[in-house]
Amino acid sequence: MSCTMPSIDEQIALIERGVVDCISREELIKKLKKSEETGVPLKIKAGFDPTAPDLHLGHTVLLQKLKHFQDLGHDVYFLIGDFTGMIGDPTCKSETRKALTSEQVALNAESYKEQVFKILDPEKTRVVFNSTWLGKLDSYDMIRLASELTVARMFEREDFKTRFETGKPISIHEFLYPLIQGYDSVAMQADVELGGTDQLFNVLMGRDLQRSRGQEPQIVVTMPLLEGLDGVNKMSKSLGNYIGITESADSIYGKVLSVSDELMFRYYDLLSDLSDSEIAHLKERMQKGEIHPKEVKKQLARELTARFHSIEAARMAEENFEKVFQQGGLPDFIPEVHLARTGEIWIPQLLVEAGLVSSTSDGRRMIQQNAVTLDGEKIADQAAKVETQGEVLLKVGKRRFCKVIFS
RNA sequence: GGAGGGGUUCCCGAGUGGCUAAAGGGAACAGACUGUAAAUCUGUCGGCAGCGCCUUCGGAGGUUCGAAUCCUCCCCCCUCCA
Repeated sequence: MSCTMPSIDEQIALIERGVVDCISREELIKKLKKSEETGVPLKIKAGFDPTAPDLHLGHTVLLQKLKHFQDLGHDVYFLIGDFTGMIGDPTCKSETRKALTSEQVALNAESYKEQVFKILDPEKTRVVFNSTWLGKLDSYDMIRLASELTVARMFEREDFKTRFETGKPISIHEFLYPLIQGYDSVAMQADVELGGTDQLFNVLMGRDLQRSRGQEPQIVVTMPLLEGLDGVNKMSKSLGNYIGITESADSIYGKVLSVSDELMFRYYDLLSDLSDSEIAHLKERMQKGEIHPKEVKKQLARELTARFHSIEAARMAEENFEKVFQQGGLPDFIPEVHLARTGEIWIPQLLVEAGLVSSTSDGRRMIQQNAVTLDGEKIADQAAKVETQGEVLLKVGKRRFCKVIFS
């Protein structure tokens, strides 16, 4: 693309696709022009929490926007907030977080790279840690930073306000989070910062701090938050309504297929590589009854599964899905467990050892509920035992399988 | 510093001496149903070789035949006043 750089208008159009805010467009145009003239790429910043390196589809909305910038030749800085991680973004949780050790952070960072590079170009992505510069701030710097914002301003943030009003604790250090995140932009001299709409306050802070320190303020670009599988709350790890990009092909495929028909089009809009017109066409055909909603959803499930695995894996996942859920059959891959036992084993005990249930009590309940199958036979007696010879195929509910091999 | 309110099972939340493994809701899981792992309905939802026993109500002691409930000390959170 370097030889045929798109025009400023084309660049803007790509950048603005799907965004919620772009503050401000004029400044962005100026920066793009300058970059074109000088040949110096823009510094694009996006921050990520260092805790659980388990990216989900919600994060990929942002990553794909970063990819757009990358495709336009700019430098993407993937910022791992190892320092801010000690605070924990107040928007996410009402609990203070534990500090991570540097070993954990390093480990998490590696895992991040592995996941992020399924979308971003590793050659054009710089991974940075904010402890690099934040660790050097002394108490004077911190107090100076803290003096840049009033408590009233802080309470403009809905989350702080509600927590305060409903009597939930707020620690003083949580107030520092937006300031510190803003300081990152100063230290990095960021040109553009990307974030979810929930990050607007924090990201705008970067502009204020840059301005007060004589830097050209960064452009703020916010992306919509992707709804989770429930279709109501935002996709998040803590709510458990997410599709992780490291999940198995079967799992990604199945989860996509479980979303409501309405949510399916939201996912199409924010995640699919199809163009707007292709999506509109699908929707139209579905509404006219020319194509079954399930088929439309399957297509999405295939696309997303293939993105994080392969086309082949997506096809297999689809096959498995049909076998297991539509026909109540067995998947192609069943985990195996080896057990060294002699004599007979009580089935609830066997279920525990196979990792299918959490306790023998749970196992008994499953049997009570008609959920347990051994070699295709329903188990009805809670006291049932089985000979520990050869191998047995266990099934609990619709989608918990295990092959136990005795030795 | 003073006064008051509060910490209950994964989460929210009821429970002020035995009928309490602890209401109700959410989540989760199972069964039925379905194009679907959605929705809906029904059920389950501390542990244990199970109809009996063990562990749980911020922590440690104590009173009592018996404590989530009463007493003592401690830890933590919130509100108001200063």
